[in-house]
Amino acid sequence: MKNEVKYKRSRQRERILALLRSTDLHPTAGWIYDQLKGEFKGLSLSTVYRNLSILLGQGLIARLEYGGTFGRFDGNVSPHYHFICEQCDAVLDLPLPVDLSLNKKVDAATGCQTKFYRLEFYGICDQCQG
Amino acid sequence: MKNEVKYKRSRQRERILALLRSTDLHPTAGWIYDQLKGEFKGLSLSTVYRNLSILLGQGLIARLEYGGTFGRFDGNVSPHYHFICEQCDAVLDLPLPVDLSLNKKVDAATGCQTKFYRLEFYGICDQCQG
DNA sequence: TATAATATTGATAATCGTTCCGATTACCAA
DNA sequence: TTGGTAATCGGAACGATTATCAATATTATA
Repeated sequence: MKNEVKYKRSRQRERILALLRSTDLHPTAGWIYDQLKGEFKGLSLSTVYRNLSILLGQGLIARLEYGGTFGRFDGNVSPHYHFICEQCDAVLDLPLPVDLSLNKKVDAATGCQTKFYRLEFYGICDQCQG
Repeated sequence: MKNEVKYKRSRQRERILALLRSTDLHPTAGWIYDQLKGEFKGLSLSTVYRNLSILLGQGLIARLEYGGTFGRFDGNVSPHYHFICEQCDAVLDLPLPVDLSLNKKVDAATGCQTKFYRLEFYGICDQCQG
């Protein structure tokens, strides 16, 4: 079961991680590709997906799933909640404190062993009201 | 903006809804298709998807999205939380009381207008420990 | 520095869940 | 009945993602 993979440096992967850490847009793979294809002549979309996959496995980024047909990525892996605007599809980080006691409540009530939880709010964002 | 659609009865749609209400497995479209294709000779997978879509629009069922590549459906539309087992992929309903004050907290902190929220716990379920 | 070993790349094909389409059928009101 | 219009089936089409593979880039070692 030894599944050790030794990664070599990759300029593409380093830029993808830096880009994700520099924005709070929670972008899609396609957006990342569009941003970097000027910088890396001949960049392939599969390279973006491959490296997102590696970064996910390393726990350096997170993947969000919201109803839509595509995934979004987050360079902020510290626990926090999200708000999803149903009108403009923006994903916002919420400044709420994260309640860590919930895991224990679930475990006590069910016998399950909770590792983490996701909390997402849906509605209309600040910008879209008016 | 008048988008009134008059639906005719459909035995397939009625069975899909009844099936979803009779189980807490949170099944996929494929599972529903497998269950009903014996009952409806020549049932089409697209019929299952179309009717799931209509039922969603009517608010009679809910669609869940969890990391995987496919959606799951829930015949229980009253607010409740879910636990997702990372080992067996089961989705369990949680017997926790739903906190309705969270919406207001978010709205107060952000200026957003929250309609609802989703709370999902991830870990190892009762069955899979041992 | 030179070289061997191997991870990474870009291009493309393949996959998967889902939606769309056209021809036909079923339902319902008049 | 009959006309109007959803609903159906089956398959093609779709979009996001993953797999394949020869060429290239990176690293470890000599």
